[in-house]
Amino acid sequence: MDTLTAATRPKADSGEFIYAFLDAYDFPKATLTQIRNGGQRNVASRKDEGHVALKKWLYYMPVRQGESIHEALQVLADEDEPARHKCRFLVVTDFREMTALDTKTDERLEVGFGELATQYLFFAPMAGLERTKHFEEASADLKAAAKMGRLFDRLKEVNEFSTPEQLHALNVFLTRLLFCYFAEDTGIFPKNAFTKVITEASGENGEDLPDLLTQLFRVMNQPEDERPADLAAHVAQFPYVNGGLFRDDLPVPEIRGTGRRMMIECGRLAWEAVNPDIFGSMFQAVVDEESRDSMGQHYTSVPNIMKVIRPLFLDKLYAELHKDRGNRKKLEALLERLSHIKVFDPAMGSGNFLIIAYKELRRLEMSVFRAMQDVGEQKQNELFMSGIRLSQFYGIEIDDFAYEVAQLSLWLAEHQMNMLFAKEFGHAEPLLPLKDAAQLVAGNSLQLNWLDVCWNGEGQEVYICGNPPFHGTAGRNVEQARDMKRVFGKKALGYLDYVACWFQKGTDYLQPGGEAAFVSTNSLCQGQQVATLWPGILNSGIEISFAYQTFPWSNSAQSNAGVHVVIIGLSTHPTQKRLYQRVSGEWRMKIVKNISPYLVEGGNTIVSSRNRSLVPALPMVRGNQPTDGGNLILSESEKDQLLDREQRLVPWIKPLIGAQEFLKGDCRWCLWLVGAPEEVLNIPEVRSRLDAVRALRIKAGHAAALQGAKRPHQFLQVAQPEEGSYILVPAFTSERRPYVPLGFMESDVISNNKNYIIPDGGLYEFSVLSSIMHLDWMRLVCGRLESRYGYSSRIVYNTFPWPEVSERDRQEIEKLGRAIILARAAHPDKTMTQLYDPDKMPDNLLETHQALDRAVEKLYRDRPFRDTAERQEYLLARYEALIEAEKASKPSRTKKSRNAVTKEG
DNA sequence: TATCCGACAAGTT
DNA sequence: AACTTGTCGGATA
Repeated sequence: MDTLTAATRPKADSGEFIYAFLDAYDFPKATLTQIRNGGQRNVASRKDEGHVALKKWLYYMPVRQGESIHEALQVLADEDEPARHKCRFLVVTDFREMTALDTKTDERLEVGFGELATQYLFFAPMAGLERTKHFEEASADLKAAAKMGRLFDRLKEVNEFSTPEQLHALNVFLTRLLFCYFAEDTGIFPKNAFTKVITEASGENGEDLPDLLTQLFRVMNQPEDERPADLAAHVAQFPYVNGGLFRDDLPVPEIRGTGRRMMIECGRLAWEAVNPDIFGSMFQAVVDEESRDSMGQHYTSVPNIMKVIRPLFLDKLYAELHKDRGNRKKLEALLERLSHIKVFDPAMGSGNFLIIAYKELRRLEMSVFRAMQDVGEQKQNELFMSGIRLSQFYGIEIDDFAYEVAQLSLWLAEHQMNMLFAKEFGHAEPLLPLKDAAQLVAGNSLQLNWLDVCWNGEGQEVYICGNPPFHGTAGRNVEQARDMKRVFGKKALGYLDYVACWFQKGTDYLQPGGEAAFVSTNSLCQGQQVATLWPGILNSGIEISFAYQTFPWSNSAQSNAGVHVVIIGLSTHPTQKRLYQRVSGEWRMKIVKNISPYLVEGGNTIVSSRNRSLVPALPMVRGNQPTDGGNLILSESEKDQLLDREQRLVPWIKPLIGAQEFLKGDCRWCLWLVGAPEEVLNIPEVRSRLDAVRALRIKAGHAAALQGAKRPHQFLQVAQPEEGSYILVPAFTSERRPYVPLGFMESDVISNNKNYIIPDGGLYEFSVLSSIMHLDWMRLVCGRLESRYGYSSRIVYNTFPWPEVSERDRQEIEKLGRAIILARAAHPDKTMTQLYDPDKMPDNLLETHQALDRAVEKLYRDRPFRDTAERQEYLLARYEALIEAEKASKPSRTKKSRNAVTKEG
C-alpha cells in the first residue's frame, strides 16, 4: 500500500504508476519486469498507448488529461478485448482521477488519484482477497436486524400493540433506538454513551428503563440552552437532535429485565459496520409480520439501484462535469444545478433508492469540488460546502415503520457522506441538530396526488425512481384492485400487474417534463399486458428512454423472490435511447433509434390478442381444464388397480397428456366420462371420486365451478375433438431449447389445459408452427413465466401472420414436416426433452429443422433473414399490413383500432 | 365461455 | 442448496 501512496503523489512519474500499482497488489516482480520490457504477459493490443492487460485480472488504460475518464471507461467496458481476456477490473486514469469497474460485481470506483490508497480494498481480489466487504456488511445488517427483531418480539410479549396509535408509537420507539445505536458508534454521540447509560442508570429488572428513556428522548429534543440547569450529567451529555425524530412525546413501552438485556446486547453490535443502504429493508422485514418469512426478499440491491439511477441521471451529470472541467463558472453552475435536482421515489419502502441517489449525488458533487480545485483561481480561504440537501429527496411509503426507517436512514447516509467529505476537504457540517429532513409522506401512493408530494413544473429537474410492488391478478387484495381501477379510470385492466399503476401515474406526473425509471416485473412488456398498458403511455407523448431487458431478480436475502424483472426509463423528450441487453452474462448498452414496448429495438407496434386468426387458419383451442383436485386423474398404478376391479371402466379411462407427459414421456390417465351411463357413474370408486370433485367445485365457489359441480363426471371445461387427430402445443416450455417441440395426438388421448390444440391440424400447420419464423414471432409477443415461453392461442397463434403459399410449396413444406417426424422416430428411446436438449439435439433432427426453417422463410421472401430481430421486424410489418387490410375490409368494426398501432418516426 | 397468468412451485441434480 | 422447467385452477373479458 505504501508503494501505492508513493506512486500517486502529485509529482510521481505517471508512466511508473501501473508498476507500482501492480506491485502493491503483490504481482510477482517477474511479471512486472516482463510487462515493462514489452513482453507477452501484457496481452493488450494497444501496448503503444500505454495499455496494460493482464489475463483474468486487469485492463489498464491511461488517458490524456482533458479526456473523460468516465467516457473512456464506458467505451472500454463495451469493447470486446477486456472480455476476451476475462479482465475482471477495468481501470482508467488521467493521473488526476481514477475510475474503475469491477466487472464481476458491477461496482464502480471513482477516486481522486491521490486518494487511491484509501480505496485499496476495491482491488483486493487481485491480491487473492475476495472482497468480502459486502458480504460482511450484509451479515452485519442481518445480525443487527435479527437482534432487533428479537427485541421487537419481546416488546410485543409484554405490551399491547393493537391500535394504529400504539403501533406507530412502537415504530417510532424502535427508530429512535436505532438512531441512538448508530449515533453512539459513529461519533454523533459520545462513544457508547447510550448503551452505557442504560447499563449504569437503570435497574436490572428494567422497570425504571422506560422513564429513563423518556427522559433521554425529551432531552434530545431540547436545545442545550433551553435545558434545565440541574440536569444530571449522564442525561445532559446527549446533544440536541431535533429533525422531528424526537419531537413527539410518545409513550415508551414496557421493557422489563429481558428487554433491557436485549437492548444492551444490541448496543454491543458493531453498528458502524451496518450499512444504512439496505439495513432498513432488512429490519423492516423483521418487523413486518407478513413478510418475516420472506425477510428482505423485495429490497432492491445496490447494483440494481445503480442500474436505475445511472441511466436516469447520474451518467449524464458526470458527462456534464467532464464537459465543464476547467471552466469555473460552468462548474459553479453545475453545483447550483445539483442543489436543485429532485429525486422522488413514490414507493420508497425504507428508502434504498433515495439513500443511494443521495450518496451518489454527494460523490458527484465532491468530484465537482475537485475539478474546481484543479482550475485553481480558488478564492482566499474558500471553503467548499455541500449544497445538496436531504430536502431534495421525496418519497411516499404506505408502511408506517418503513417510512420512519427511511427518514432515519437518510440522516445516517447524510452523516456518512459528511464524514467522507471531511476526510477530503477537511471539514464537515455537524449532523446535529438535524436540520432539514427528506420530504417523505406516509400514505398510499396510488391515492395521493404526486404533485402535492413533490412539485413538478416549469424549470424543475425531477427524477422519479423506485421499485414498486408487483401483484398479478390473483395476488392483490381488494383495496389494491380498487386503487388500480381508480388509477386507470374506466379502462379494462385485463391481466395488468399492480405495478403498472406507477407507470400510469408517472406518465401523468411527467407531462410538464422530467424522467422516471422503475424496476418492474417483466410481464408488463409481454403478452396481454403490452396492449393494455402501453398505448396509453405512448399516446400521451411519453417514450421509453432506456431499458434493461429481462433478468432474474436477486438480492442478498436468503431466499429470493421468484420473478424476472426489467428496468424501464420514461421521458417526454429522451435525448438518447439506451437499450441494455445481456450478452453471455454481461450487460451491453446499445444506443438505438427506438425501444419498443417489448423492450427490443424497433417501432412501437403493439400486437393485441384476437379471438380469431388474423388470416384464415384452423382454430386453436386450449386443452381440457379438469378443476378436479386430481380426482379424475389416475396414475398408471391407480388405473391398473381400478381396471382390475372394474372391467366396465375400460372404455371410460383414457390417456391424459399435459405438457409434462408430452415432453418428458410421463404417463397419466383420466376418467373421461362424457356420455357415460348411470351404471358406470355409480361404481363406488367412481362415485366417491365424483363426490370429491363436486365438493371441490362447490368450495371454489365461482360461477363456472358451481356450474361444473352439477356435472362432476366431466372436466370443468371440455374441448376435446371427438375424432381424428390434433396438433399439440405445450403451453409452457423452456426457453433454452432451440425449437419448441410440437406433436400429433389422436383424439382419444385427452389433453389437459397445459397444452393448446389444433383439432384436425395437418402437416402444413405443424411445419410452419415448428419453424423459426413462428418461433421468433412467439418470442416477440408471447407471455412468459419468468422467462419460459407461455404459448397462447389469442396472442401468439391468432396474431401470427401466416405466409401465402402455393400448392406446390405447401407440399414441399409438408414433406419437410414429415421429415421431422421421421427424424424424431429415428430415436425411439428419446423423449422430446432429450431430442430438443440444447446441448444434445441429434444432428439429423437439427438439420431437418434447419432445412424446414429455410423453406418456411422462403415462403415469406427469397432473401434469407439475418437474425431473430430481422424476422421479427418483417413479421411485424406483415402483421400491420394485415391489420390495415382487415380494417379496410370491415369499416364498421373499426372499434378494434384501440390496438393503437402507432408507427415510430 | 375461453383463456393467460403467476415478487411461483415442485421437481431433479 | 442450486438449478431446471412446467402444475393448477382462478380471475378476467
